[in-house]
Amino acid sequence: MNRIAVPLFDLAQTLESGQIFRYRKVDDLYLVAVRERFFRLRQSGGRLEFDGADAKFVRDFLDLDYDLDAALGRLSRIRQLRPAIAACRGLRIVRHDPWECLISFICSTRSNIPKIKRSLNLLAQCHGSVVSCGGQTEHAFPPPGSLCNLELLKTTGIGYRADYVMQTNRLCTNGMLERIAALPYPEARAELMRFPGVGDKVADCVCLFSMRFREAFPVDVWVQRAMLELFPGCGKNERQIRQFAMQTFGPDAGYAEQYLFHYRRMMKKAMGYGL
DNA sequence: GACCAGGAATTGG
DNA sequence: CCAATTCATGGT
Repeated sequence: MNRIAVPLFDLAQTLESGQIFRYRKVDDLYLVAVRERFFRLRQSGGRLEFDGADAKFVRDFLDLDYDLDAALGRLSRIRQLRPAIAACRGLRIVRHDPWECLISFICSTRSNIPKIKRSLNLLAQCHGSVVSCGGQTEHAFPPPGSLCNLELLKTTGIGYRADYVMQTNRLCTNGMLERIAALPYPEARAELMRFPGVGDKVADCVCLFSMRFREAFPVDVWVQRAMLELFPGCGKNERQIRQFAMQTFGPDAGYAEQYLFHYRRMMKKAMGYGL
């Protein structure tokens, strides 16, 4: 396995914070599928070991060259964020593949993480070619244009979202997402919302998790609850909360969102084990 | 702007 | 076992 030194990084929290869905943990190894790639990652302290992908890709995917320490320093000036920052320190925002990210979050609407993971794995098994790494096999994510069989899509359990996936598959021509990613954030967001099944929240997830728009602030039920609790007067609906967050957190809104989201979910899980 | 369909697995009681 | 919830969107 290759080795690199990593600064301020937490592999487990990065992968298990709902940014990507096609990964699995085998002992201390994480097996991760991103489009046609399938690679392995393991962290021990400040060292990251990996194979199945080159160092350039891994650094870019895990946002390792971003000055996270500086960003968390800026966000720490807002006292309401400090518990989340202390608990999730090292969590980074990935750069997923825009196509896989778009389809993944269209499938995520009004669903839950275990179900989304299962659906996306089934989707890859139905349509994707086999890829392998370290004796393990996985399926590549089906490329744009290949999600055109409604009956097959429905076998993955995505239900009514199959129509959105198929229409988005039809509308998304070659190079379109790359062109959208090159636009300024507000325009990229508006372009993404032209795809059926993509509203404010899904568009912001794609902007944040695959296009490096760190100013995006996706508002889901968990973040909404956290914001209402921490910032009384931030607004009463998702649109107002997003506006408030973008004004308050500025270019760090995306990291603020991801820390609030993951912290809230960690807390919930901890409660379940009697803490 | 508020409300509801559509949809199924997971979680909670 | 049954009820509530789930990283929302689109149409009315």
